[in-house]
Amino acid sequence: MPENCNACERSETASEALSERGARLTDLRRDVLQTLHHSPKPVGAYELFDQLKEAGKASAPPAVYRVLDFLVEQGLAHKLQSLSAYTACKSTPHAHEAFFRICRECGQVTETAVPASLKDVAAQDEFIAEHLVVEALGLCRECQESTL
Amino acid sequence: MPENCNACERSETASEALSERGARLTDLRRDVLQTLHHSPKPVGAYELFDQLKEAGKASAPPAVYRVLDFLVEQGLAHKLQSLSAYTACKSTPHAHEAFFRICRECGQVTETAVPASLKDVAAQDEFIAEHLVVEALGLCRECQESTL
DNA sequence: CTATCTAGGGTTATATTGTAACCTTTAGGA
DNA sequence: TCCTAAAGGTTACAATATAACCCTAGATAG
Ligand SMILES: [Zn+2]
Ligand SMILES: [Zn+2]
Ligand SMILES: [Zn+2]
Ligand SMILES: [Zn+2]
Repeated sequence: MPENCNACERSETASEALSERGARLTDLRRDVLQTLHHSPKPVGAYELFDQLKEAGKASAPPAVYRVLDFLVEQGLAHKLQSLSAYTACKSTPHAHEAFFRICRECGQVTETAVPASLKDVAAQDEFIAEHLVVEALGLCRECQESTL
Repeated sequence: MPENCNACERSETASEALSERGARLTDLRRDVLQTLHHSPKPVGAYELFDQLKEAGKASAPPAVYRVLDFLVEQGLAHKLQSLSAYTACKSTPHAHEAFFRICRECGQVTETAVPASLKDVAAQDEFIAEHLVVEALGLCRECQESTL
């Protein structure tokens, strides 16, 4: 791991937020979180499992899924439903919903806030929206150029 | 099947649209489409498969998945990513994106247009959004009352 | 009319994603 | 030190999805 690694710094920030809340960031959880932060694109649960197993850090799928559930609950990671894959949260770490734009070429994900107008529509007819899934699949600017 | 069944009418409207486009609505496709239209809530692929198999109308999962892919391509059905389940399109039949509100109690799904503001955000930084997944999970008004 | 082509679907096997259930370890507090 | 609860190990399996190949009926060309 490089010295001034942004991914590592983001992992650290996240873990500090955790301990303030009384939640524990164990070795396994830290490993998963750092892997997510270091990956340039979303990572599938089994992909993650294979890597961790290789490194002697995980035993079986349930362990990985438990960690992922934990990280998602804590707002440190997100699950991208359209990919069945996980990505580290790039914004202030707390449970939140976000709008994800996912490039089908390079896998890059950008995370932005869900527009208020969408929440408004969600709340029409007194519907209580407990969870929002908002994802756009497409091509990022860079990949449009390279696909010319 | 009742005489003046809305679900059947909607199925018919959909199939007419299909033939105008030169696509064929085979027996299997019609069966799947009608099942979706008659179900009050989204149906999983295997649930669908089991029903069709019981009725002697389907052989194996690939057949069902092929039909579902076709119906989704043609805009006659949608896949709800958060449920891994399928629902008949309730609006004018043509390929489109929609915002789905899904009740976790009764399973009811309401389909509305994706707000323009969301598309605007999707298109920022020259991102080309080819496909949108917009789903809200929560509680419909009726189910809020019955859960008091 | 016959040969060919193609879309749709049958069939088998397998890949991928996700969980249930139960047991063991370990870190912290009484 | 002993107890407890949270975390993780382990086994087995469920649920979702697809690859690859074959077969048939109906369209199309000659
Ligand atoms: Zn986030
Ligand atoms: Zn890209
Ligand atoms: Zn629709
Ligand atoms: Zn409801």
